[in-house]
Amino acid sequence: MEKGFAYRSGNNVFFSVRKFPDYGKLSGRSLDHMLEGVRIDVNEEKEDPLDFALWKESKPGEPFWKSPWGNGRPGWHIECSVMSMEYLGTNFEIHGGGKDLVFPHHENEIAQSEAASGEPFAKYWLHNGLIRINREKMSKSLGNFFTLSEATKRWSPEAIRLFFLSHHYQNPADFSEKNMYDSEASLERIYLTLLRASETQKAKGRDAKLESSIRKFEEDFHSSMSDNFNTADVVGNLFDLIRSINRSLDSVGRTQSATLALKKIKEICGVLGVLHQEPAEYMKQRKSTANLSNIDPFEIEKLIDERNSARKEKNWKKADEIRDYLNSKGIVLEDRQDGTDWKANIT
RNA sequence: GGCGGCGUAGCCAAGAGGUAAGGCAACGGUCUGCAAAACCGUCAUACCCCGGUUCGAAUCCGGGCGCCGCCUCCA
Repeated sequence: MEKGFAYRSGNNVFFSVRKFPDYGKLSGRSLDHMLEGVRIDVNEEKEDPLDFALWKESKPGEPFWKSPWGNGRPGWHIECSVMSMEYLGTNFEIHGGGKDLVFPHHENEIAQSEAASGEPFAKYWLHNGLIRINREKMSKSLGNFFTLSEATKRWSPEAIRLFFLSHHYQNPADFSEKNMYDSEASLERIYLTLLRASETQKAKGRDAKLESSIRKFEEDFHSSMSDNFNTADVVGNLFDLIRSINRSLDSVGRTQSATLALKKIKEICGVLGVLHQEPAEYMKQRKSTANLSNIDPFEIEKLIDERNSARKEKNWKKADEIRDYLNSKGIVLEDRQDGTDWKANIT
């Protein structure tokens, strides 16, 4: 109010958008354009219909705080300006939020903050696209609404993160059973490779090809992230590196380069908040959280032993019967040189 | 109705006037007793549609269509 950006009207305080020349700079709107489409009932107390409240008088029965303008509460954009200035200062690097908040919330936040401080508010604004479910928007009225905690019961939290990372944050992200299945499968493929690479106690020598792939991954990470946080690109590059690791493991064997790859992936993907688990831990967890209907791990191990005996006798019929049976229970077997392992199907 | 944004293969996604990156999936092959995993290979005469500019357009211009967000209060 002292600077003339705001005025008192009754027991309210409003921000005068006309006094702030940059108003509309974030959402790309001009005041005159906005007025054309305005269909709000003009609030008698406002000097201009586009002005917004900084302080509102409380209605009877509402919570309130005491103020020079009477009992009331802060306008609805105030809390964000106050919190960010308290903890980040009058100007800071990045402000995020959903696309739905661009106007008016963020626009008003900028106006009131910059008017008060005289400094630029946030340097960058990241507005994420909204979530869709099976190509429909997620909304309560459509009944396809669910919370994050419900989602984490259905899918692994890490797969959900990977799902979002494989999209550009600005675009809508389309949740679906198929897409989440793919995400879970991708995660497993990655961890399977990391597991191979982590079994490098006796790692010997190095693989120049793999090391150049590692360097490329790291360089690409920086350029992708510098390009408006293109995490989808990073995920693609990660799969390239995963292939390189497998190729190296297949042809050269266990090297210190594989150990290095593991370290780099952990470091870089740690920035993105994924792949923080030990590969062996991940596999163990997949088994323990798998939805094993009508079968327990003990029985699985028993059947695997039985099948391996049959295989030794070249009793392929019996061996295949056991495998088919386990398959019907959602168990997939993997025969390796050092024995047979199992994993649960992704459901 | 107004304003802002988006539309590239089943999915994610690069490209921003010079003849469609990459990843996932799918399919074929190698390996395997057979599988699984892994590896190798294939996979858009085509970029929502219709016009126009240009030697040349996914990229520029005009007009449509579709989708998303916001435009009352609350956060």
